[in-house]
Amino acid sequence: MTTVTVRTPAGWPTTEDEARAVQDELRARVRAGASGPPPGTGVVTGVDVAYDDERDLVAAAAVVLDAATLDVVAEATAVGGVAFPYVPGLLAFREIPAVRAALDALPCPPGLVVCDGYGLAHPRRFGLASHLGVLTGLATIGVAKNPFVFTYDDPGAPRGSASPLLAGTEEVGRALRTQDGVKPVFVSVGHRTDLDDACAQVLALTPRHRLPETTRRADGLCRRALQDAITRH
DNA sequence: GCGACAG
DNA sequence: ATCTTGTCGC
Repeated sequence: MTTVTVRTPAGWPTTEDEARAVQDELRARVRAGASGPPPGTGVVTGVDVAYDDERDLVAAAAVVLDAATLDVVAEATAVGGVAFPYVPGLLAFREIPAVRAALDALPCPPGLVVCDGYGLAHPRRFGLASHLGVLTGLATIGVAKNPFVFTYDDPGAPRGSASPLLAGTEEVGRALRTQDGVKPVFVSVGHRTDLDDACAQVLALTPRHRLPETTRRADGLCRRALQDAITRH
């Protein structure tokens, strides 16, 4: 498994105003429409990030799974300094440098990338998943554990039930029940996909847990990478 | 003006 | 995200 060091890109935004301006400019580059292989086909990659703000440390992981078997095909991690503080609506500026480094360190193409957080379901319609997709050209979707600033009606109890995630009357994503009677996850389009495909992909990744197997694997790996980095120093 | 707010 | 023990259940 490969581990690399994260470098914050030159020109990376420093202020909130600057970051919002970047979102407003890049937003137009999002491409809609399903583009990749059908759910359960090819490979799918989970990415996640863990932090130790006290030590100014960030660790990201990218885990590639066989979409049919959900077996791990490849993994990579990246460790470095924190690029941006957490500000609701600006999560991408905190997570993307580390996530990109981990993706770049993979020995194979990632296929569809599943992000922790939102894509088009965002105050300016340009969340983490969309931002990562535009910068890399990869197909991405966002899967969040909380509804953020949006509203929704509770979906039916059976796994597979869904209801619109709403910004006023606009459907920006979907509340999707991935396990019978368990709190839904919140799915939105990132880049080069559509909402129906994104939800179908998520259901294929959740045969037995609320969260996609991709995010579960990536979460575990980035936490281990962070602990390793702390222990080594 | 005040609070809420992905991770 | 992170701080944090045990506990109930498949």
